[in-house]
Amino acid sequence: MVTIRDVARAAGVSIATASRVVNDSPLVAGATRARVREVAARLCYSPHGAARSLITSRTHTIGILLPDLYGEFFSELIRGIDQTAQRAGFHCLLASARHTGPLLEAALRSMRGRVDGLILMSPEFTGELSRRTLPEGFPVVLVHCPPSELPCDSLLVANDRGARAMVGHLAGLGHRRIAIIGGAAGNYDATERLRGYREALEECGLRASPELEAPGDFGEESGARATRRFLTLPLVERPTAIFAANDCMAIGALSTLRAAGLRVPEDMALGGFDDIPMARFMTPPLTSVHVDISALGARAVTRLLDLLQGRAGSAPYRETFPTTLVVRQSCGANLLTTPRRVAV
Amino acid sequence: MVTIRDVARAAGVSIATASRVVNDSPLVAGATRARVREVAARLCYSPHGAARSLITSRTHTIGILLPDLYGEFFSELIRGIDQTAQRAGFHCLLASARHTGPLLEAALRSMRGRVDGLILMSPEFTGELSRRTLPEGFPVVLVHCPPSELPCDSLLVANDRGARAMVGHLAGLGHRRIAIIGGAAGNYDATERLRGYREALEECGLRASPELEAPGDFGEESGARATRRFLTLPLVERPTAIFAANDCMAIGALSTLRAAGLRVPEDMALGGFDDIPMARFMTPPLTSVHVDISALGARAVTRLLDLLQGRAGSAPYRETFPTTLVVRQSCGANLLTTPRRVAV
DNA sequence: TGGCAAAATGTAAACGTTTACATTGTCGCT
DNA sequence: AGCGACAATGTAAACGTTTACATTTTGCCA
Repeated sequence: MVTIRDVARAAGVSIATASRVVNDSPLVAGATRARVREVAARLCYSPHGAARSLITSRTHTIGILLPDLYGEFFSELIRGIDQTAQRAGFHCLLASARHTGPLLEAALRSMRGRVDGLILMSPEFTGELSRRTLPEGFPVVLVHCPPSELPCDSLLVANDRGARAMVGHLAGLGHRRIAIIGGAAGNYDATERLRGYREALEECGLRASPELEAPGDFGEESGARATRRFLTLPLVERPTAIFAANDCMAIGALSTLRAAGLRVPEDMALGGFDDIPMARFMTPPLTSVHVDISALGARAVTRLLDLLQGRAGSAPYRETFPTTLVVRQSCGANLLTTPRRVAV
Repeated sequence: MVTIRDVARAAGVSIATASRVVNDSPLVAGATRARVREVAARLCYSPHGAARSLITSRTHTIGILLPDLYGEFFSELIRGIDQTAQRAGFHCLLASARHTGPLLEAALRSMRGRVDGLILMSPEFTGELSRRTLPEGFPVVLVHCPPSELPCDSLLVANDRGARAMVGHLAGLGHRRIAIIGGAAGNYDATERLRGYREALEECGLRASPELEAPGDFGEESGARATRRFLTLPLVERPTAIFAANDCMAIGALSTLRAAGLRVPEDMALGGFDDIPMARFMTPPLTSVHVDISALGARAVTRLLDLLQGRAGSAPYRETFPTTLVVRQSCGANLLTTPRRVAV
């Protein structure tokens, strides 16, 4: 492998000068610069990243720690992150896997000396863990994590407001018995969406009731199961609208409804959450709550870069990403018009 | 930041011994080891990645260079790669962006000293470029790239066989006029699929004809456009089945057919390629050619690791990933039975 | 021409590790 | 007691850079 020393020797200059040329330092004469450039090109020299990082303590790399890589959410997030990082001349170091306990700790540790900052998505990340694994004041942006006592920047999604928008919309269409298929127990998004649902019911003067709240786990099958349960209710207690806490469960619900011979939206209105790309291709197209995930990722990066360049306020920055209700046809509104977007 | 020198001092041993403990070397006494371990834990020491890489010339990182990050294909690929890499104790360094010409060169260069090997997906990667940017014999696995003269390992997808399976299947259902909506001109997958289509026609004793081959660009709208064109043909020349070179265009085709009042599959059979998750939720569910992308990614990693550990044959390894025809309902087969998978 | 500032270049330390080699200590054997 | 073998530990060089500081060269002016 050709090093800067080889370049220097071949160009008849000192290593320092060669380094200066490579780094576009202004304190080198034009002729020298040209010569070194030419030699470097001829020898196909490229600087050694690790060596550089070691001395400058800069890696130009952002670490991404995710609980998983499966599904639309993560791919969009990564896309937003990578695109923005790339533009700023940064690389992305990926570390997924269901990081929990000691694994999470090891994963965080392994980032030492490899990244300049971290975009982190893990509900298990605590202040204590941070103290143990990361250098004091290491730049971290939390994404889509339950708010905590951590003095970190944190980006959230307006789960509750999104849920409220959906339920409010359904109520506005005249529905009085609106059911919810909840997400995984203990899951942060799930509880927030459930909270939004209950708040919205109250605001609309509707009463929450246990038989209208079915548990789910964000999987398709759980949506189907919950729906079958709703259908066992006597007709007068049966919901006229179902709000699934994510689109996947809405898909399960739709299959079940269709299998039961019910028409959507005429016999049962349906709403989802996440607005995955598939939503608009369903039959009928699914009304859902949209979140611009890649923008969320992009924002995480710009925020991290601010932190890195020291142009961030000292107070931890919190931002809640807005959701948008995308009205299509599964809710029964505007059956014949084009989808509308309603800011929340 | 706490270094190994701090640990050594606090434990009253030399740096060498501390290093040995950290690296689980057997040549250190039990008592010493315990003491150093304890100190390291107390001081929250973690080794500095760059420093390590510099001396060992091992980064335990795999570089991934992709043309884009948008869509199912890439997210699945990354998932397969990351999962397998993670298991082997490797990280993934991501670099996407439409890398072309000097940008591609810069991207490759920037990997120097940061990764142990590269998984590369870029049709522009030539032997000459490799020589200019990468150290001689640097481990590279090409994924989903046109086969080239490069002495690199290369993983391909059986585009042509997949296309042949689809066309053969449609012909087997009795269709005599089978149209194709092609992919982007110059795109490798596109030409391979088109080739497979033509071969299959010939094998089935059907004649190819220009008006049954519509150009597309892998986008939804282009699928719609091509379909409209087919519908302008006089009835006796009009195709009875359409094979879209990817699912996205099949979606566009489906919308157009529905808008024109044609039933799928009764009036027009439809097939896609890629089997994106959405395919099974379409109405009717789309018959498509499935590729296990994450397995492709996983294989790229295992192959790269073989290369890294020197247990790879010297001859460049080539593998073509099989495709699977997933028969659902849009093709008109087994309208009432469950989807079948047919190995190709 | 001599002197001085500024420009160009060079020297060497530093970054945090690993590891070949040298040194010391321990034990068992004759 | 003396010696050798082996286990445990230490010393120091090396990895490929950047950069503070020192030195040399150049250009300009009196």
